[in-house]
Amino acid sequence: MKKTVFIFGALVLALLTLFKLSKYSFVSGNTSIEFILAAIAIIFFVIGVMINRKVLHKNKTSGKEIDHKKIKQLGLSKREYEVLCEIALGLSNKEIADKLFVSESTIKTHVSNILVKLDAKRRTQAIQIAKELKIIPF
Amino acid sequence: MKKTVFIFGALVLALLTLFKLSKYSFVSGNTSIEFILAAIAIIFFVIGVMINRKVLHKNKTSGKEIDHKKIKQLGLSKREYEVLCEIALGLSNKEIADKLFVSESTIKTHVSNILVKLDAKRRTQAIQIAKELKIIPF
DNA sequence: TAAGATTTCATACTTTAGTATGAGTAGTTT
DNA sequence: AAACTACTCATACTAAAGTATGAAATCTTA
Repeated sequence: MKKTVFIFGALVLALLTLFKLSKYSFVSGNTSIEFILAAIAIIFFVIGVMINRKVLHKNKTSGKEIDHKKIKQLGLSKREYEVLCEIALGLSNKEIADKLFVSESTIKTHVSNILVKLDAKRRTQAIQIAKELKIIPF
Repeated sequence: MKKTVFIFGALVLALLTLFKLSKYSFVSGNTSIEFILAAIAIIFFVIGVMINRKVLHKNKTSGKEIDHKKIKQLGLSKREYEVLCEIALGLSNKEIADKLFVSESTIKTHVSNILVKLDAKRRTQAIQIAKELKIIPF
């Protein structure tokens, strides 16, 4: 955000300078008017691109950001959320167990708790619900 | 695409007109130079916004549109693709069978074929792979 | 410190998922 | 017509997923 302020500030300054330059050149007649016009055109073109990127970037990230509040509301613990993410990656209970260095029965316990908290009957349904609730990155 | 051509064409024409106007006003001294500068600034600002929107719009839609070619490349049949979508919705084999008015064993056959064609070990992995291949809407 | 939550694990069980095999039907293409 | 593909179904089996219960260790919080 600080970067944005600096960049836009610099652009505004450059603009004002160009406006003053245009008047001086209008009086002196040295600098060509086309150069001033081109410079202003380029600067505002860049500003347009940047503003648009900022706006669309927010829409993009907001659609992908994780709703951490909802995770707590559901009562999902750290470990359970970890397991949920691995499920969404398509791993089996055994694979998750190996990845997190615990036994398969531990994962089964976590999965059962996850299904209850997400009100899902299967792990595939849990994935779908988690996506709708925006608590997993997809 | 046609709209884009028309809009950009109109913008270019407006620009050229402004450039000529700037020269006339330069001679006659009637129109203020600030007006010309402001007009060019606005026009290029709009152009910048529009171009950026076009570019980002392509990235956005391409990230959501289904790659029908890849479905054929994988050899997935109509029915298999239907089943794949239902799997992604979190339905069980029995639920899919009831929804499509066929027996559960039929669904099992389809699922097995899907897993082979997607090179997946489980249905959850099939969902993940299908998402990466952009053949299911998510 | 006591209460509560989290994480871990096991055992036994039921259910669902997935594989392998074979086979019948319908539609399409050669 | 014969070959091919897609869709259907069944049976029998193995593997994975999920449930229920109990229990122990750790960690946090009142």
